[in-house]
Amino acid sequence: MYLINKCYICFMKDFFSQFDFQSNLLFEDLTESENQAVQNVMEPLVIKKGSMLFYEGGIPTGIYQIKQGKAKKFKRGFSGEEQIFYIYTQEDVLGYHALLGQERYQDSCEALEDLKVNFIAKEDFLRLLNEIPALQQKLIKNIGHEFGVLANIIAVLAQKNQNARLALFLLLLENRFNRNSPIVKGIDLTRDDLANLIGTSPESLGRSLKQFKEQGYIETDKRNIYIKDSLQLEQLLQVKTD
Amino acid sequence: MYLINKCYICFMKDFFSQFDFQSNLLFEDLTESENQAVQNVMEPLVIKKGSMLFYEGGIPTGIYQIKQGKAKKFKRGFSGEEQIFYIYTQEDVLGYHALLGQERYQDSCEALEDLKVNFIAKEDFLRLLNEIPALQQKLIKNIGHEFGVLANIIAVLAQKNQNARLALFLLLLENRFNRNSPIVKGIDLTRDDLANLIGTSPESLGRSLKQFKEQGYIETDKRNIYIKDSLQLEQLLQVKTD
DNA sequence: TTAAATACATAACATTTGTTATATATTTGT
DNA sequence: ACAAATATATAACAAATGTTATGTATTTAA
Repeated sequence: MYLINKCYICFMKDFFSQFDFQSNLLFEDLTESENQAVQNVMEPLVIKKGSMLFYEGGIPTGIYQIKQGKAKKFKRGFSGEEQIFYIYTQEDVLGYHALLGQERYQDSCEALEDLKVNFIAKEDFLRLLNEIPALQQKLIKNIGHEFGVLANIIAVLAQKNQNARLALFLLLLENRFNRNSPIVKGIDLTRDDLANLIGTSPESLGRSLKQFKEQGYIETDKRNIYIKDSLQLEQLLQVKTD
Repeated sequence: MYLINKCYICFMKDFFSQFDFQSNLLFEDLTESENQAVQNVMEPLVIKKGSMLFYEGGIPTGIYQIKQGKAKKFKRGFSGEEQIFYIYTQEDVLGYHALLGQERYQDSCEALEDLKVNFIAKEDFLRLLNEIPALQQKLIKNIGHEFGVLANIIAVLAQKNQNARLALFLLLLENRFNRNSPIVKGIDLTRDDLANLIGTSPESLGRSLKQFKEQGYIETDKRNIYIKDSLQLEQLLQVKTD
């Protein structure tokens, strides 16, 4: 890799952030009273696996912060096939784009497992934005950052071959899923969802996973994927073409 | 296609807008006096082919509206290769993301030919946003729309094969380049840029172009590409996989 | 708990795309 | 206008990915 010396970890952290919406940091840096104001309008909800948090074309009612579980954000192409472009997890905040722009949702979001979320109703959230200018500023900043993330994903899909894409997303997802937890959880997505995310078919994904297992890069248990040699996976990212 | 009857044109217009930033409409719907305020702070500039309007990581100084010529917006992947994700043309406004979020540029923009632009300095533009709330609202709305465009591009790159991607981008670009002009101009990009945009190599792009010519879908003159049978190209979009 | 449904693994073959190489055309700078 | 540099076209072969098919494992619902 580029920097194998002292700041390798910093480098990877910075690297991951290029592909991470970082919407889990949205409510950080608030004062005690601001934070209290946010907490006050949060309504805990449970959302069943397979339910939609929101639909493309739907009218926004509020925003969500995930407290437990995972959700996929996707859009349907013009031929109707679903394309996942982000997997949200614990602490991530979502649904604010449409709200800020006072428009309809541009995409859909579905619970991948039973979800615990905190919901903030539209009016409450808009009021918070008025009361806490720093929050509004941070939100707009983050949308800019997310824009860059999507552009980076475009570059990866257009330029990298399947093994490189898989290696990248495995590293990203493990990093994201284990953000706040010391115990390594593994990557637990259906093969269909993972294939959809990296832009290939489940059969072809299976072929790549098999190669990775044979090389000792990963291990699997049921559908769970555990990274065993992240350095080798990172090497794969250097592969040039598609 | 889906709707071959009376609203086919409306359908295609709507279809194209899913892939178009529509930043040419940003200064529409202003009152006479608002428009005058905008015109007053615009400074006409000429930018040479190959020059950068801005750089990834650079500090924003203002925004641009292109009055003549084309520019490419791109980002470098982590291995350094350029990935074009948008081609701007006449009337398009660009450079406002970083400004609004008070952050650095997330991407780079380069003139593809000699450009005539109108420049609005940062302070002037921020003042305009304050004076014209409708403009600020429209801007935020448009960023939301652009977000959806990038997601759609991701879906295309991940799901469509090369011929379908080429067909789509040819249709999009012709539509965009001939937006305000009755005379058909053809698509005039280097093979490298076009290949980069659709996510393939120039050699492979050449193969697809040859096929399209043999089928009578397009004609070429020098590097210029003219669409001859847009219906057949639209058929290609229906092709499922990559 | 069991049967049905769904998800997963794998292989063989077809197709698409990448790569390398060479020749021709076009543009640029003097 | 000319030479040099750059861009384009094309072909043959290699590699990657899509597709179809079949069997096994796992999950779900009764």
